[in-house]
Parts: sequence; structure tokens; C-alpha cells
Amino acid sequence: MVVDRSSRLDRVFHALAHPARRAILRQLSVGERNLSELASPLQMTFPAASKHVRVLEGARLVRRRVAGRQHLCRLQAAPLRDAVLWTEQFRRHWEARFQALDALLEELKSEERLRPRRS
Amino acid sequence: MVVDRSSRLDRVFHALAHPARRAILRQLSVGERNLSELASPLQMTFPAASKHVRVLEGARLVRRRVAGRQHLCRLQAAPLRDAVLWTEQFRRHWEARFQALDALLEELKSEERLRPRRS
DNA sequence: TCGGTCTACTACCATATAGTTTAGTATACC
DNA sequence: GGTATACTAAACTATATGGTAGTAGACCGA
Repeated sequence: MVVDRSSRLDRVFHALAHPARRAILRQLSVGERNLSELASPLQMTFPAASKHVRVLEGARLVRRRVAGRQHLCRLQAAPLRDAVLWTEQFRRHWEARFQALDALLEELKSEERLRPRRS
Repeated sequence: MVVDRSSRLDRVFHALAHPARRAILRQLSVGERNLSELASPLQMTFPAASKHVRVLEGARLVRRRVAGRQHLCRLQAAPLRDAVLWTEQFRRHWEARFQALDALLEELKSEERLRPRRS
């Protein structure tokens, strides 16, 4: 099985795996913000927050434009759609009805196994 | 802003951030597998693969039961639902109509911010 | 029951990447 | 120029990833 290391999906999921970065995305969902605005609510130094923004940029979840000394960041949600699409392939596994159906099938199968019809 | 480090969501997204682990989940979506079966298609040693399974267990995406010398793994998809639910909050951002509208609004707002009206 | 094999684990090492802090650079404003 | 603001770069620690070597337990055939 070929494992495409450092693919786009890797970067997106990795970007989402840190609460600070998820907090940044939530802030950006409201609208454009500069780095200081993004950093101030986080309990860490400015450079740490800046690096988290960089990770989000690497995952193409954030785009930045420089305006004077400010770096204005904007949400780019398209990669999130890809992440959801990948995860959705397991939807049937977490839906209760399917699980119930699964259980029923298993029950029938094991009955079949225990009491095979004579030919 | 309080950032709940090492939360459940952190572990789930981190677990999904590696192609080998995603490949393992895809295998398990078909049905129960033991570690050898999970490891063999991956281009890495058995211990490396075993560690990936352990990461998936830590995220509660995989449950293991021991049967003789085999460790049988089964998919637990519920945490994937949580991941999707978190991501879905951005759905409107990746849907085209909203993006166009959003872009227009942001353009107006940032103009306002960079060139504040004199009172 | 004994040895061989299969399945999986642990321990340890090397390397790469993540995450954070301290120190430094550039831009705007007075 | 001087100073505050906005951000970057370098450096350092912690964690992740993947390898090798050795161990333990279950199964199987002679």
C-alpha cells in the first residue's frame, strides 16, 4: 500500500490537531484578523501563535496578505471540505441504525451457524 | 481563551494526520483485522505499524481484543463523528455562494480598518 | 514434550518535526 | 531621530516517527 507522506490531507488533519489552531480558525470564521488579534486570546507568546498560523497556511487553511506592518489573515475553508469528505466515508459506521443492522445480521449468521438446515 | 490541551479532538485529528493510520482505518472499515494483517500492506516494519495502531487506540478509533496470540482490532467510528461535527461548523465557508459574499464583506471591512474615517 | 514458527511486545537508538521562548528586524507614528 | 508596534529568526526542548535487537507466549508437528 502506497502511503503518500506529507499529502495535503496530512497537513490539514495535523493543522486541526492543536487547540490553539482550532481556536484561530474559529476566530477567522468571523472575519479577517491580523496576527496580534489572533495571538492575544491564546495563552502563549506571540511568536508561538505566529508559528501556529504558519502551520495553518501550510495546510492552505489560511491565506495572509501584508498591509504595512500588519499581516491580515483570512480563512480558506476548502481543505476542510476535503477533510470532511474523507471522514464521511465512515459515516455508516457511526450511525446507530447501521450498527443495529450489523448486530441483527451477526445474530442471524450465528443462528445459521449453530442450527444449519439439513439438506 | 482556554485551550484544553490533549483533548479527545486533538488525539482524533492527530491520529488522522498520518497516511498509514488512515490506511489502517480504511482496512478496518471492511472488518476486524489482526495486527499482522494491518501491518503487511504498509511500507514499514511491524513495530512501527503496531505503534500507529496504538495511536489509533489512544484516540478511541480502534478497540483491540486478544484471541490467543492474535490481537484483533475493530473500528470505533464514534470519534470520527465528533471530528466531522467540529469541521461542519465551517461548511458555509466552503460553499461557493457564501465565499463570494464573505469576500465582498471582508473587502469593505478591511478598507474601513486600514483607512479609518476621521471624526 | 520438545523444537520451530508465528504473532506480538518491549527496550533502546537515531532522526525529524513540533512547540515554545529569547533575541532581533522592520514598519509606522510622533 | 526616538519609540512603540507587528512580526521574524535563531535556539532550545519535547514529542513523533521509524529502525534494530531481543523477549514472551501461543500454536503445531514430529
